[in-house]
Amino acid sequence: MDIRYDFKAIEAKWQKYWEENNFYQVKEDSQKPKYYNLEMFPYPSGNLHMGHVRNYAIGDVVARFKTMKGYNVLHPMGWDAFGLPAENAAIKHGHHPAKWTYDNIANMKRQLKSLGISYDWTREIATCKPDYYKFTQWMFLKLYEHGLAYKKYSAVNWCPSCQTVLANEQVVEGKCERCEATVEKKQLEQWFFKITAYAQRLLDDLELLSGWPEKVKTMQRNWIGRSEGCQFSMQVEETGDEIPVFTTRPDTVFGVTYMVLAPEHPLVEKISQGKPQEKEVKAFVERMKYLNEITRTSNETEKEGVFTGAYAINPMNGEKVPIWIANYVLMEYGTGAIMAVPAHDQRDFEFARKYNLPIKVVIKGEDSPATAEEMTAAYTGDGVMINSGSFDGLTVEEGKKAVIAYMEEKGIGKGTVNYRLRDWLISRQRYWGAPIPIIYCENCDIVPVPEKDLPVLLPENVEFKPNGESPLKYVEEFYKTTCPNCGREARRETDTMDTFVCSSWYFNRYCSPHETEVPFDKKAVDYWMPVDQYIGGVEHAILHLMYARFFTKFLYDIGMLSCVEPFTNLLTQGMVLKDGSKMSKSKGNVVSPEEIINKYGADTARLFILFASPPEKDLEWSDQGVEGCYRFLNRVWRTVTSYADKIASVDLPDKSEVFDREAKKLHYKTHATIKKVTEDIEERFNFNTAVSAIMELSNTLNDYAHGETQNLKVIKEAINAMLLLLSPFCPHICEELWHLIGNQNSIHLERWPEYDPEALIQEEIEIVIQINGKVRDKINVAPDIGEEELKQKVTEHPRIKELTKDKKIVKIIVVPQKLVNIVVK
RNA sequence: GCGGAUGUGGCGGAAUUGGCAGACGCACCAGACUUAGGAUCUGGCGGUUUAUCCGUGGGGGUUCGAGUCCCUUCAUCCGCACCA
Repeated sequence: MDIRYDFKAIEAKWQKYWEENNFYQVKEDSQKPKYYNLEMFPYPSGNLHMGHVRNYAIGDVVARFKTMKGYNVLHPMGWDAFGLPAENAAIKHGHHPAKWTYDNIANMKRQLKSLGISYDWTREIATCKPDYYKFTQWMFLKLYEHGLAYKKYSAVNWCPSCQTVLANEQVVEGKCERCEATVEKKQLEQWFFKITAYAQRLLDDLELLSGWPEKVKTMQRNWIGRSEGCQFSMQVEETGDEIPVFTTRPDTVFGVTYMVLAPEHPLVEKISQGKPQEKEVKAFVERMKYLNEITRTSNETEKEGVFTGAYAINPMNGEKVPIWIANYVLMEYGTGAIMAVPAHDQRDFEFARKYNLPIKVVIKGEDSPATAEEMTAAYTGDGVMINSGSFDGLTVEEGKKAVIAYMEEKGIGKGTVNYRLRDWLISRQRYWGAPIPIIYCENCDIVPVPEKDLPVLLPENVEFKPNGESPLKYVEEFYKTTCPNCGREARRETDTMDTFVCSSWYFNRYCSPHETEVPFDKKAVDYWMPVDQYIGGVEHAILHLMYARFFTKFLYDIGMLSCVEPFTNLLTQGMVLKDGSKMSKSKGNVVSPEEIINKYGADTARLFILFASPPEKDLEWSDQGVEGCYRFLNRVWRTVTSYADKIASVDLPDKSEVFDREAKKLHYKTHATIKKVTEDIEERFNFNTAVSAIMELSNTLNDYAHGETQNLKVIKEAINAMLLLLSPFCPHICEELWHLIGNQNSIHLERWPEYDPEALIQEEIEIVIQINGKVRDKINVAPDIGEEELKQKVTEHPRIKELTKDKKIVKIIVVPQKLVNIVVK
């Protein structure tokens, strides 16, 4: 048989065949173990990029491998379809976001299909479709019902150039991600989800995630930012106002020499009123307002502040200390006010030195300075309490507990836990998102839309404002409604939800994507969830993965789910680089997947991406590397087609078969490769080494094919194994060749090959001989050779004898099956 | 500043439990076939003074033996960054 490797025809043929035969459609099946394999769904931006290809190629290998291993594999795909770019396209070019989005989905779906990924397309979802966002709104209502969705005034990011609010994640280093204008703060009324209510569980349950990268868990831990300490109040001397402060160092409370409020603190105006400093305080507060958060809170920014003119009383010792306001205290964290202990806090120390505030040492370490004069920096190490009344002599750890206990006993304060995690701001003044299902009634105030009225449909006929304002505010038939409570005229909420809300529960929807009454069927999620393997970029380490965990815990609490964590195993793939940096239009180093597929085929593109680097590491794109993979597939094609007719009716070797030396070599290699590839995929996800092992098998097979004898049974065995092992990586070419060598059924319905341990038993093994740890020679021996016999053989080996003749053998170390090391003097 | 990761040929990367450093691929070199080769096949390919010695960012250590373990140091990348 001599036909050329026509990848275009082959790939089109099998893609059509798989699609027409619903090849990858799955149903719940209690007879088989389930495996839910999921790749993060894409935003339909228009075209697939290499990062997508990498993500889905990795996922497809896992899905196809697990299927061949006998699992019932759920492998779905969908679209994270709401979002800003669609709306920007509408503003700029006049396309409706819906049309823009659906066109992009169609195009990207076509591209995905051309990659030959084994998705069950009957489960496809798009978050912008009413049948989906109906349930995103349902999620909102449930959270609201449980007191976990609420509204409050809050400062948000405002881009003066785009004339719009931005999500936190769209602010990069204080600047607008798109136009690079400096982002300002603006006060607006916003909807929040109370993720902070789950802070401790989100932190604790990271322990359950042994299948997650440490890096991601660490990032989440930092993001949650738990710290233990205590909260107590300092009383303002004149007005009697209580100002709560949070500290992790209650043991240093006797070292307080001043206190600091954030400039935005609500008591600032009151306590400075009528004071000589009033004007200065007001000017400082005004100035801080106009600084963006990054410059204000950067470590490089010098600490500055002003005295308010007021004093507060330290409840532990009755001492009177001045109240300052300063840039280094943030309203968002803790209580927005601190007790300042310059001797034992570096920030307070710098501030105190700058403004000549007193410094009082209350912790004495072994080599730490005992007086403020000697200090060049705050002392933050271990030690014992001094100058602290009856607490003197306690260690830092004992002191913390003792002071908290004392405060609790006297009713001064209490031990508390503080988190850096803040509630999740989910409202967006945007059109292209799921409308928040809330109605405002003058009579009944805030009224949730009744479940039976869902979905609150996004009106299609809207006009986009060039200034970026949400068009929903101007669509009367949308916002004008009646109150579900009292029936009077009322107004709908015109804000929509953050797209991260849509993606926080989508993995459940895939389990029963056509449900119309509930977001997902309980039986279906109980069968499929949790996701066994989740694969995506590390850029979602915190936001998406934290929100999804939060939603899962909430859905568990209300009895919708039986699992507390959504993703058992997480693989964060590396980026695809070109010339050492991320592919981007501005750098002009973008390689288009479509071009590569046209030039070399999907199998080559997939193979290269899996071969070039282990999945979690960054991958450097190389056109020549792609060529290499293309050549390899051509070699496979030539080898297999040249034997296709010859092996079609040949049997596989049976157990008792006796091979000659060369045939044995190939037989051994076949089984060693099955073992290696299986372990590489199953245990380590080392697809790069799995591919190189298959290449080695191909090389050995070619060597044998060029040799003198031809045992067709062994050749057939090798070809079968090679195609089966390669089929998750390169599904099209393997399918075609599988049929060409005489098989009637799809290779993708075959079971994963198993190696025969007997094939791995060798008559002779090579033993390395070292002298003083340096390799000097190698000998072949029987694998079951005894240690004494081996020692003898080695020492009698001519070359070794020669090299050791004038030396004294001190010791001989034998590593069974591997090496012998002769230690000489 | 804190936390994490990574440093191996000209390049991407192997070395899984402390046991042959450089698998596999790219690039390169030589040869074969050929009217031709950016096709294919064969061979070579860390350095070197080539039966030797050196070599996994640098320095030190443990060990019969270290890319792998320990100490120290440098570089690059990523995340967080006045978190009270």
